[in-house]
Amino acid sequence: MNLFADIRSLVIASLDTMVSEGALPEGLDFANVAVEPPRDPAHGDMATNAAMVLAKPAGAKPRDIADALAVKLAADDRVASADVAGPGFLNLRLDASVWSGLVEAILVEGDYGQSQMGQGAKVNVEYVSANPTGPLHVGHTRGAVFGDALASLLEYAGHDVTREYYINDGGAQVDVLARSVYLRYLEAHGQEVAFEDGTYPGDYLIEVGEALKAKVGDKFVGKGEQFWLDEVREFATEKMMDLIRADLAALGVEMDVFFSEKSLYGTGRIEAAIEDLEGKGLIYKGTLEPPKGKLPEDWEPREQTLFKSTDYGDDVDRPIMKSDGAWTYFAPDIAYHFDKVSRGFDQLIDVFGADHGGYVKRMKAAVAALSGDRVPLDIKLTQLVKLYKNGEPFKMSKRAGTFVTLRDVVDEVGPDVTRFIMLTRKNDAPLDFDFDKALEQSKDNPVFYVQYANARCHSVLRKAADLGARAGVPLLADSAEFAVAQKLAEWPRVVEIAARTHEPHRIAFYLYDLASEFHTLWNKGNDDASLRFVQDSDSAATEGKIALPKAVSVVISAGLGILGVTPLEEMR
RNA sequence: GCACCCGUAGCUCAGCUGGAUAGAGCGCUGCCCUCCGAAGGCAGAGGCCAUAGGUUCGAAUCCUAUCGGGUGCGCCA
Repeated sequence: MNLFADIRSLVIASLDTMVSEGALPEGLDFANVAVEPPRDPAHGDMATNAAMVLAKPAGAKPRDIADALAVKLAADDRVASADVAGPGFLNLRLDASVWSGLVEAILVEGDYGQSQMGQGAKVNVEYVSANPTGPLHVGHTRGAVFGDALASLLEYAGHDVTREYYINDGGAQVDVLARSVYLRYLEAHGQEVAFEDGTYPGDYLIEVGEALKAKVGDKFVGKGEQFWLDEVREFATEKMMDLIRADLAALGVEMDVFFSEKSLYGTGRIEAAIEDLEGKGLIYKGTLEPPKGKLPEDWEPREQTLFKSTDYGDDVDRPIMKSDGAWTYFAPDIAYHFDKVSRGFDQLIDVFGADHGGYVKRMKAAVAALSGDRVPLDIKLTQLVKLYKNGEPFKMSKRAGTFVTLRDVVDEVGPDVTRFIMLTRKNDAPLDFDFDKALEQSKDNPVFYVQYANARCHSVLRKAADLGARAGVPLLADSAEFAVAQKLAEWPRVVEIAARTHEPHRIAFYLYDLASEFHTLWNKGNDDASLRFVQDSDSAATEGKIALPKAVSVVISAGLGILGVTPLEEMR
């Protein structure tokens, strides 16, 4: 059931009738005809802009079209009234039976809000993709939550989604990791070591050094790098990925694919991707202009192998090979995306931190070139998270020393609260995360507010069950009850808009709005006992009234499920 | 210098493929409640949607320019 879609179909059918009767000319495009919730509830239940959109192409006045359309619509059983307003809006008020029918459908269908709009399209969502050099920090946490919620949202909207993590295990930073672990290894053998610049000093490597000692004994002690680098790097990278997997698990994130950058080297896969571009005439040798303004200190012009990304909207062409003949980081990135395209995805989504905003254009250019403009790539950037505790900025971590980790956050407030709060801002807006507020049991805390609404629904249902009452044919009478039903009607719309725009935060905001309408109704029950869901002396009335909270709970549970948050049935 | 993101109430932020009188929370003001259907309720004040142009029946939303904030800018991933 999708009430807005149903009424839109009714509007379109009525317009078709008007065309066949000669009231409107043939060949009109109805694509822009929308049926939406009105801004002001006093305007009715739904509004359509049909008359205004069609006035010009039909060569008629908006109000004339609206008047004629209103007559058609009013003839439908579901429409109680249709009034023309403003510049040509048509405000519809729906029959009470429509609303009880909606609530009933929510209870019967079981998958209310799920959409087929994706039509099974294969979508790859790549997120987190942190370097395997240490535990995940707060920034990764936001990316992880965002990417995971987006993936679930797209699934809910009918896409076939793959969740993927790109392991940057091919570059220089894993050598640094290996050297850092080696120092901890020496420490485990009782040596004094100094952590120079460019090594990772975090405590989390102590146990890795010890584990290395347990595995290889003292065979690397006192040996040169050439003896141990490869083995230590592989050992350390695996340990770090174990750590990261555990971090993700603590947050409830489960990837389908972990893709290793290293697997691209020495296997001809980078070369194959570059050859593909070369075949399209997009690879050449050339010298880039120095960037304007601040000149890098050691700038000197050099000839490099370049990808002609400017053909696809980038600002300058990008180097894929360093002057010493090694690939730049961009080359394996191209190969990785080539692989994704080759795996047959219809759509790619990358989730990056905002500090990687500079790579968006070149990555899009690469994917456009590699896929022959077939596969769209959307890149979502997540902004910074600022942590607060007791009103003070919160910066230091127990574990890592220099940065706050995902574990610090999850230990403090739990995975559910972490996930919800991370989605209370649009992805490209900075986020303030206050530990105290996140755990507060008050209206100021959106997580609590939504969970509390769900708990209240379940409380009512438990109470009714004790009295032997089960949800029956929905009984709606009060304006606050209709307001809740109207909000429920928006759910499939919200899902589709959020999925189309790749913006899961819309789900969180919607749930807050729905909870708000429900709390309003509940509070009204404090003053007016006839609005309470459980009517002690009247089980028939109870059965009619508890349908609404049950439906609310269905939608809140579905919404929280998309966000990866466990719905609570009671507050403790 | 260039590119990208952002600029909406005192503060933090929503705002649907362009729609009607621009919303929420906090804070502020006033009234009510102290009932476990508890972890407050109701109402009110507060906005030139950064600025200036443009597109059109209609712009916070699209385009251009300017101002302000953030991020990034060859041999680091």
